[in-house]
Amino acid sequence: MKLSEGVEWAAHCCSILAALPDGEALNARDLAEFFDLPPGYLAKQMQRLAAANVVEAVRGRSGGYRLARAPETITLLEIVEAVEGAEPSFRCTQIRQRGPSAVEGARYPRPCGIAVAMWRADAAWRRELATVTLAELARRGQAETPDAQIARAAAWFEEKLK
Amino acid sequence: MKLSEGVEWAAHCCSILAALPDGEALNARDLAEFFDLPPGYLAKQMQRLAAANVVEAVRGRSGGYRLARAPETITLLEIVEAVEGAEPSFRCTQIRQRGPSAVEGARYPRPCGIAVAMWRADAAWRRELATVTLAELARRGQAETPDAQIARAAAWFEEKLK
DNA sequence: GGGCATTTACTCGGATATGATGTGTCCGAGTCACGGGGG
DNA sequence: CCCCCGTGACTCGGACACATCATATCCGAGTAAATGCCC
Repeated sequence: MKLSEGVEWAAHCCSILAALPDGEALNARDLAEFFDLPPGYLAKQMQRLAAANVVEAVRGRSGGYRLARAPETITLLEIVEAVEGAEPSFRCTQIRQRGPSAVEGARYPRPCGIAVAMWRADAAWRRELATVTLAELARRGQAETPDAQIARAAAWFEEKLK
Repeated sequence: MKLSEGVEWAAHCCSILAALPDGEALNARDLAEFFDLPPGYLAKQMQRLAAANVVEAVRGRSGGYRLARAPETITLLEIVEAVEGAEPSFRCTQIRQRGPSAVEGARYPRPCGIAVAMWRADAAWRRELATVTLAELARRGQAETPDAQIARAAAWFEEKLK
């Protein structure tokens, strides 16, 4: 079980977008440059975020991406599910109903106990992710970043948004 | 994020082994036949369970696999980690320290806030899995299975263990 | 008949192919800003 | 001077290659049982 690389990128990009002046948008190429990531592939992640209504795509000449909603209303779970998909991590293939001992057409409880346990753990994981809002992430992110980098980043944004 | 198919197989196989008479072992080929699974690949999962000290391999002529410990002391988490690996699902690549705004040699808190949140969720997932013992799974499994199948399975084991 | 060395058949374990999925790249459709011309 | 329209350049969006890991398979190393022989 391994999360896609894009999850980390998406979370950081959303964190950046949350720090942007209201209404301003940043395009995929600039975001990629900011984090030194492959531009095309990051664009794909941003598309997914847009499809999930986490960010909003502004098309046209000075377009880009901006948050679709207030950062207090966006959870980390939404970001993860946007990139990774919302399907549960465990898929029950009902192997207990196969093999030589299986009874054709017998009545089984829909989900087997193993699947139930796995899904319960999956729910706990999602519940935890849902408690974290993008606003908190952005705030913590700023607090954690050295002042020197904050200044350089601000100057960089100034340049790009001009 | 998707769990490997082998997790389901391993859990069901352990559940079967828990129902076996004390000391008896069942080999990979028979287990595969019981669930109608590819024998060679299931064998690999069993090897991992053996390496993680969940099951015990008995080599030689009438060998096979049996539980390494009492089913009450084996958790679903152990089974999952044996197959899937114990590495956390999220890997922080520190992308915030890259790109044009990065400050060489600056002091960063070891893990960024995003990684912390992801790891917290990961811990919740594992905590939930750790609350389920193999004994419970086996008990629920028997309760859920139609009587007719229990009988056929018992006869099948009788044949194989003979 | 009992004990022991040998054979034998059966087991696990790791090295080796194949396929699906994540990763990375590209080009086309769509849209807004800009600039020029007319009123 | 203001408004409108055509042009252009820039954006996102989805279609197209490549790499990596999960899936599936095979054969060799090792072990316990069975067998046959000797005492």
